[in-house]
Amino acid sequence: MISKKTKYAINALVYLTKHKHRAPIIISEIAEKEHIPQKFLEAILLDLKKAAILSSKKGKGGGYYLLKEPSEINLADVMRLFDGPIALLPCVTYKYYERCEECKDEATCGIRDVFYNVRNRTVEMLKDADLASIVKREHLLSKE
Amino acid sequence: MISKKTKYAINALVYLTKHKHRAPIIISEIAEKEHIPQKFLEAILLDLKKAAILSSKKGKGGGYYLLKEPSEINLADVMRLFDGPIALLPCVTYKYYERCEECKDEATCGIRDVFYNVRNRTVEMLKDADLASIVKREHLLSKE
DNA sequence: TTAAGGTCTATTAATTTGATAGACTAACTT
DNA sequence: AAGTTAGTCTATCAAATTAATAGACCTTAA
Repeated sequence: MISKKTKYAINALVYLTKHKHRAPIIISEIAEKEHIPQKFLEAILLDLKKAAILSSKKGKGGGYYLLKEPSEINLADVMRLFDGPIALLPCVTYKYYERCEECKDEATCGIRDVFYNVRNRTVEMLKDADLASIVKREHLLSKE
Repeated sequence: MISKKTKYAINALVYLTKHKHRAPIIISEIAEKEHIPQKFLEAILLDLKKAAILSSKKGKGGGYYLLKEPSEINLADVMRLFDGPIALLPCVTYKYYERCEECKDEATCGIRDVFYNVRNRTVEMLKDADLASIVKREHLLSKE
């Protein structure tokens, strides 16, 4: 399961995408509309800012806005930012690699092979899921 | 990431599969060979027994053995047993379903759509990964 | 210069994870 | 029947992680 932090981050980003034309948008609006504890959301948006996904303006008329294009922000990146690796085993991660102590030969480990394929397919799907495509899906789904 | 409990369970099951001809096998042997804390492993094997995946014999010459055929034990079932749902969001699980409070319409939620597809593909791959196929993969990989 | 709105630091409660200890029960062996 | 082997059950615990809250502080627009 992804953490609430990641879930909230995704919700906030989708909200910002849908209201891109009214940017910047203040934290309290996002918190209220998306049912996120405001203080918790502040920390999340700050992390997204540090990751150069969002930017902000202080003072009256300020708020948060997308720094990148919606099509350039995908769920794989967001999930990695808050929850770390997407892989289900440390030995099939890219950046957080850790060897299994009991593993005799990684290259021929059948378990690793399974989780390696799962990871690759999952990352593929999450990379495809950028903010623009998520909003687009909603339009498609509501027409069915 | 899967928990150590799940990882240990998988390792123990693969070990039992590879040494099926010598069944039953005592806990201490599995613990030692797979580098699992013995007491921890006892609880794990007990859970697998309750799930009717393993069975055991007490006393001298006793130990644990597979109750089902290796081809009938897959990683999806094992993971669900110890870590619960495989899905990354509560709203796309089968048995542990929970609605997102802020969600206006689940049927048209773009985020849900992504995670729904990820879940389905992941479960598919993990169901394919039964113990027999894992051991088979190892043989194939070592011949490359 | 004042109100709006983001930033930073600390703290905390709850939950989950990983692990350990010890008493107890069942079954095989002599 | 006694002794040994091996699984079972109950309780407990430390550490890590997650989710959330509080409050002081800094910036900027009007």
